[in-house]
Amino acid sequence: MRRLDPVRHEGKRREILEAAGRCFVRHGFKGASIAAICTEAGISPGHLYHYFASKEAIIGAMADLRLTEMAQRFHDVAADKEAIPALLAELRRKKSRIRQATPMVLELLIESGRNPAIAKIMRESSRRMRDLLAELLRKGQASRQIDPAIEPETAATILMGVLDGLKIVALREPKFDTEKGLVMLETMITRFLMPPANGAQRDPGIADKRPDRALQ
Amino acid sequence: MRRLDPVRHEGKRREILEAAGRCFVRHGFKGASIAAICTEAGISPGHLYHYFASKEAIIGAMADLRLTEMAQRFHDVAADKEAIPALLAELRRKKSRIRQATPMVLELLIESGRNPAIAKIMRESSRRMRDLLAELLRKGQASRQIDPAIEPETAATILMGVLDGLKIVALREPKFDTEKGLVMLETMITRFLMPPANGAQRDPGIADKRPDRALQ
Amino acid sequence: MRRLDPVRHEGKRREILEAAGRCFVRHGFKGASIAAICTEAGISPGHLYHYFASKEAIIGAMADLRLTEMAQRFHDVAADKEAIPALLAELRRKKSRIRQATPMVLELLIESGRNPAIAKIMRESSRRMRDLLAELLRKGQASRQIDPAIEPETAATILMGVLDGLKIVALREPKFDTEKGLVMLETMITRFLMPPANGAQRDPGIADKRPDRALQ
Amino acid sequence: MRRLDPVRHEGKRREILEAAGRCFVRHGFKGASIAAICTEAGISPGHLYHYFASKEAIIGAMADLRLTEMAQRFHDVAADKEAIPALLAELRRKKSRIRQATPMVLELLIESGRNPAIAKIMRESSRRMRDLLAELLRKGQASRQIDPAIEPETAATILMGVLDGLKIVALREPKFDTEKGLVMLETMITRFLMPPANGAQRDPGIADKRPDRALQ
DNA sequence: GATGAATGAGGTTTCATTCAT
DNA sequence: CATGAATGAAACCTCATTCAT
Repeated sequence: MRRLDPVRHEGKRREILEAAGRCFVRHGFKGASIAAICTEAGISPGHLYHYFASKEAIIGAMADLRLTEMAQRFHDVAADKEAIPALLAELRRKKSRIRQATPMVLELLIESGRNPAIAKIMRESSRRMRDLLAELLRKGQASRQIDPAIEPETAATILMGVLDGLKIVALREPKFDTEKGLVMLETMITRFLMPPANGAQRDPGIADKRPDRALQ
Repeated sequence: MRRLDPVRHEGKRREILEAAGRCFVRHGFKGASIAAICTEAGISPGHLYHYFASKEAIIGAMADLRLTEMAQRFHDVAADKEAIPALLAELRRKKSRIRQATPMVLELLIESGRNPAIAKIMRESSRRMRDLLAELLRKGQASRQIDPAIEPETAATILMGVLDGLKIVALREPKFDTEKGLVMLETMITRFLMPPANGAQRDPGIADKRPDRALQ
Repeated sequence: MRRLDPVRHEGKRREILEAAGRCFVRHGFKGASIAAICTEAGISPGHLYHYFASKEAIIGAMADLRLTEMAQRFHDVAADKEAIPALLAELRRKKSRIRQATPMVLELLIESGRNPAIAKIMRESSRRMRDLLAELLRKGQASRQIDPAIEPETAATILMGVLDGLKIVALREPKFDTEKGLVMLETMITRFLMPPANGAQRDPGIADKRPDRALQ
Repeated sequence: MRRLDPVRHEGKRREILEAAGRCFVRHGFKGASIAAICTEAGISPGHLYHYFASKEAIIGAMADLRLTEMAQRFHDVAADKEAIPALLAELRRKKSRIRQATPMVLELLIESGRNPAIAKIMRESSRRMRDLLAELLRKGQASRQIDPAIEPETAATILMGVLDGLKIVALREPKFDTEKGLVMLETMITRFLMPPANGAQRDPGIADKRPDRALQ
């Protein structure tokens, strides 16, 4: 005579997770108290433990949620676009959400240095995004829109770092004109990825003094 | 009956700050306890309050120290170099220190979103670095090593973001081949900053479909 | 529309009580949680309260069960035997069950010092055992197998204490050679109970310096 | 410039331990709350942790204290007496203290089934008492006051069990006439230990049907 | 009968901070 | 300067119990 309703259960779990998310953004992982999360979620302190075994578990579930949905959305964006436009689209999407979600992802990054469970989740998510991005770059190289000398895996990692850097800019300079910055970042990425001008010999610049290493 | 030897006092303060730094790296701001810091510094809990009024004050002093020394070192590096080489030198220096110092700077960034005192210190430090970098870019433009179409202030901010992004790469993928990544990052920056090839018409790429906006 | 099948009800009650027993042995009365008992019994927390009004009630029922069955089994053993053999038989039975049941009976003893309800149950059970044992001793005295100078009630109490002491030996020294100990205990009881050698004047020993008091 | 005063520290520790002891007797290990112990000791809840790392540690220290002082006192009693008188003296001493200390020792016994640290302490204490008692028995055998057929180690263990059994009697029957019981117990022990009557052939009783096993 | 969601008091422990010495 | 005893609020978590379904 079972009556556990998995849908309701999962729904409540999600609600609590979202409340916890708001608290984490406001106060950080350590700073957000169970009591505060429960108040935010509208439940009693004890009841939270029907859904999560510990605060750690909440943070873990949070990491899973945030990083998975980040990878998923990037996947969606990438699905129906060419390489460079897909990348720039992700950039624009990120900008619009940056104020709210950023601190938590950064905190997950820091936490992953101390919490192996989080580290595992994050490595997995990073790997998925990187593979997707590298695949995108390879497609671009096949269609000659991206410099074939660029090694896709490494470039994917670097580009992810650049996207992350954008988040930090937002923290460092809250009043920064993001639209302006975004356009310039697009330029940077485009110039980085596009193939050298047809036939012409591009000025190699400093890095190109060791072109085999640089682009391989 | 001397009251205080300011030099000794300042020295002890610094020692405590360094001990605190080690604790902060290990456990975060909230996670590092006064007791742990005192143990690490080899003093008693009560005595710590002769040097710092509160834990907040320690974090503040820490922000001051870390961000100031970061700006200062960048200043040193930039002093006697041309624009692009200076930037790349900073990049290389960062790489060597990245494993240890990064989490704390990230934590300061996050803390600054919650703690106005830290935010103030960080904005000041960011401003100094950005101005310096912009000045460098301007010098590069004057000597025709850097694309004159680039707006220095915005580019400086973006470049700082890229440097920060490198830190995150290190957290995301601890086993990442940093040397390879570094070389590729150098390529990216170089291609971004260098002026278009002389006389030749560079393929504008996607972003260049709106070149006036992109390069401001 | 039947309301209740008393047999089924009682059966389930017993099942729960046994599950609770296993938990009590593992974790003690305070340490065993209702949740753990329910898991062990395979029912839901709410449902347990159809059978028992409270945790206290479970402990009470447990005391009833354990102490009653202990008295009952002693009764069975004693039924068809002579005095001393019956006592020794009980001793042997106890030895075989001692590892598992002991801690809970001890815990009931302690609990009875704090919980009047338990104390009442235990006094009743003790009284039954003592009366039975005293009766046995009296029968032994009538058939001249037991020293007539021994006062049956007091001796019964002492003998019960000795049986209990055996439990503690098992706790104190888990590796104790119980067979050896048992044989020696049998010797002790036998020497205590048996009448002085016929006609011979037994060496009174130290205690016998006040024989009237010692043997009452 | 150290100023830690080990004497004061140890004194306070002892005070707390005694307060904890009173609480443990009243409510048991699990039932006695840290808050209650602190109130009883007249300190704040947090301060207790300057002296004990955890509640477990308190129980451990308690076990150490109680069992050590029990062994020590038995040692003192045994020092200047003959075998049987020493044993009976310990018995009398135990009786006078039995109402208060018993439940805690029993609780330590139970706890030792669940807590290896306590178990270790207790085994050590048991071993010391048993060795001392066995030594006493051996001396008694040498001076012909104790039956030489008795194996000292096993008998020592059994006798300790009997002493413990006395504690349980006190719990089982709070109104039991302990003086009467004590005298009878003395008789039992005396009859058990004393050598067979000189020259006379003692009625072997039931156990003596296998005398080689029983007394060896 | 049976479930599991829900409560809220109370458990142990941590911690920044103060203060007498 | 320096210590460590001392505080008390608040942290995380557990648990017996109730109740709608």
